[in-house]
Amino acid sequence: MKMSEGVEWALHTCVNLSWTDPGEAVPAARLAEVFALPTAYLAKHLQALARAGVLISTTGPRGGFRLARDPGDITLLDVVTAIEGPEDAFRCRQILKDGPGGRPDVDYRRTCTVSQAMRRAELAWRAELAGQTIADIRRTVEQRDPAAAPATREALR
Amino acid sequence: MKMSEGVEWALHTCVNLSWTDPGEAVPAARLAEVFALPTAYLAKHLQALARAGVLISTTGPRGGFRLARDPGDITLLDVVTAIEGPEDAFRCRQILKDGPGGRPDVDYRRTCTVSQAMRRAELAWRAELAGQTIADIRRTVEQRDPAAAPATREALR
DNA sequence: GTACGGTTACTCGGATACCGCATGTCCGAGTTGATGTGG
DNA sequence: CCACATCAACTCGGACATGCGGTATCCGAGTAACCGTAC
Repeated sequence: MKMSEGVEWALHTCVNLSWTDPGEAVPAARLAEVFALPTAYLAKHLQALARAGVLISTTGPRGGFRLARDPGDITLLDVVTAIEGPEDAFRCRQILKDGPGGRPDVDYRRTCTVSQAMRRAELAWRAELAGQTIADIRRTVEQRDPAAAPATREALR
Repeated sequence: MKMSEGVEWALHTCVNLSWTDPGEAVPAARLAEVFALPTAYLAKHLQALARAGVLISTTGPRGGFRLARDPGDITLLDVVTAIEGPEDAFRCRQILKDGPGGRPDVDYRRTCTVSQAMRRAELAWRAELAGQTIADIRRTVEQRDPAAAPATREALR
């Protein structure tokens, strides 16, 4: 079970975008340059964020990506879901259907005890992610390293 | 982010083993037969469980797998970790090292705010998994479907 | 000075290769139980 | 009847193929800014 590397890129990039002028878009190439990431591949993930409504993309000169809404309204879960997709990590294949006493007409994704236990764990994970926003991350970073915000803003100029 | 299908197999198989005579080992072929699973591939996962100390394997006639300890002492986290490995799903690549003001001598896996937030979510997930045991699953199943235990015991005879 | 049309450069977007890991399978090593024999 | 050596069958264990999704890249479509020209 490995989460896509793009999640890390996306989260850091969203924090970086929260430090820029909200009206101004930043090209993917500039955003990738900050962390020395492969431009095209980062762009692919940013496109996913745009499809999910987290970012807004603009083409042409002075175009690029910008946050679609206030950083306080973008949760970590929003970003993770945009990159990883909405499906759970644990996917019940309903093997109980082939087990002793298994019924073909029962949806074991809902009734199977194992499936429920795994789902409960994932809900706890999602709840933790939904409880923090990009603004929270930004605030913590600013408290720990006051130089981060200006330095990033400069790098994205 | 997709969890190995083997986790589902392993969890159900552990519950099934908890219904058998603790002293008796069950061959992988028999365990696979219950859910119509590919024998060799299930065996591969059971070997991982044995390496992790969840199961005990015995070779030769009358051999097979059996639980290494009381079902109440086997948490879901034990099983998941045995199959998926000990690493977190989110793995901090420390891209901050290449960012503005990044220092090569800092371990960003510990200090990066994004990494910490993701880690906090995974800890919540692990805590939920560690809070439930194979015995808990078994008890719930027995309450919901009293016929399950005898039927499985018969299938593993 | 201003409005406007053409041009240019810039950016995203999706289509296209590549690679590593999960999936799936197979045969050999080791062990246990059974069996037959001799005492 | 019992002990023991041999045999045979059974089981795990790791080594060997295969497919799919994450990784990485590229080129084309579309757009906005710029510039020159005409009024």
